[in-house]
Amino acid sequence: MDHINIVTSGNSTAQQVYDWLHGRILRGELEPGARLSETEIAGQAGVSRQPVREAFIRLTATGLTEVRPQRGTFIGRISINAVLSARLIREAVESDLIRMVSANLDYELLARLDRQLAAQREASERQDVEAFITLDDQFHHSLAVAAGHGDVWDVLEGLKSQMNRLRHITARIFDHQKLIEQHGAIVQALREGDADGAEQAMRLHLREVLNDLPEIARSKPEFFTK
Amino acid sequence: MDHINIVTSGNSTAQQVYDWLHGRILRGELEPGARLSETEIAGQAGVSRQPVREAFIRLTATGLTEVRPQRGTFIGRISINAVLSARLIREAVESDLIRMVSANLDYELLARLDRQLAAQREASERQDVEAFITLDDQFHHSLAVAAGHGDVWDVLEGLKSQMNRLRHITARIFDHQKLIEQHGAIVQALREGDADGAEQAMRLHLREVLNDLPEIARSKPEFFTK
DNA sequence: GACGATTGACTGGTATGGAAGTATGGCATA
DNA sequence: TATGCCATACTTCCATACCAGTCAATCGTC
Repeated sequence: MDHINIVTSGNSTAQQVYDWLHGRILRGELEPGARLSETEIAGQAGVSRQPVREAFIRLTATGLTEVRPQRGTFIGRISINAVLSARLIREAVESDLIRMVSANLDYELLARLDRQLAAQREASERQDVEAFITLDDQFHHSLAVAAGHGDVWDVLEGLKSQMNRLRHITARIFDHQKLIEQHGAIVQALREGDADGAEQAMRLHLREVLNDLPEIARSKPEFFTK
Repeated sequence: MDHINIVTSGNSTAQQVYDWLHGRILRGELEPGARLSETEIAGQAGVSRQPVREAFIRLTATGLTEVRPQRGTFIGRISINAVLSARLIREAVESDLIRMVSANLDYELLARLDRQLAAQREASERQDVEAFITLDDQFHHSLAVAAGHGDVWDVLEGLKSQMNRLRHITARIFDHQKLIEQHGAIVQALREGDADGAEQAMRLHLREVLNDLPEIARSKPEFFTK
């Protein structure tokens, strides 16, 4: 969606502008380094500069934009360090969570995970990147909930935002087939009651997820910052 | 510091107001549930509502305040779930980090950690809560840096903000002696090259750090939210 | 005295204007 | 032709005014 339609009931104007810009940034429609201005966005949205300014302040607070006085507001470049830190944190946390899942295995969960894997395969076959990203997140969320720590997923999801931008910007590079196989290996280890195996499969999965990062950074250096 | 002095050079007015309010919230001077208004803070700071509004938007983006239209801006209650999630994430991540430290032990680090422990004892003896919190954070930061992942500490520090509010609000309850002993056990396991022991000591430390949370929540229920 | 309606004060949200700083283009001069 | 200066347009930041909604106090009626 590259246009915005402001409605005067429900969410505030500033919230609507934030949601619009936030979605466009995460989907890679507003590329890292691109320049916006309050006046320009206000014109597009048919509102005053004020709520646009407020949306910018919020986006800046989450690291997605950078305001340079007198110059403009720039879409934040993807921080390689932030992506790497998020990966390391996810590996540590999700390997603890998978051990908790294994210790209290619910067979209905296995059936649900199998259904999710099937949906992932289908999304991959029709090359629906958006759906695949959503299903991937859903898989990990299900595991966090099964571990009794659904709230932790909210935190991890926040950390993933730069990673999700990366995936949208470079949609073709990620090997969805391999990700699905790795998800499958995690589920299989759970099925066999192999807690160590499940942890190792999760660690492998989250370690490999960034194998292509150096290549990506080389192909689009202007999108990245340390 | 309960007053603010706005200077017209250097940081923007909105930034100064944000820093002032942010510090007061973290130190517990503005208690959870307390009500502020743009008009009131603008009056105190001698500026228009506009930069105050901007500071509120930023504070709200970080979860420290909540804006209720027509009603006021309220200092956020401490989310028990957020504190618990942060603890779980810290345990997972810092146990991975301590294994990395142990695998590449630098003896100069041990000397530095010993010095930090001595400083913690001293701060505890003179009951300097502020200094103790700073030194506690420094200890953990040193370990993250030693593991080669100083950036990860920045993320963990962000997660700790609710925990740090808790510590300021309930300064007397945390047993600093026990925390220092636990830090000491971590350093000793490192000295002995015992990676498993270091991980277990770190897990125990980060697991016990919230033992008093139920009691605290009972004694001041109005400060907390789920 | 109790209840409901009205009024005024207060709140956040938005629009508009002015100030200060930055960047670019045009014109004059060497 | 190249360089420097000036004017203009653009930017964000802050101040002020207006609007709609909320709440508490007061007044009128039963």
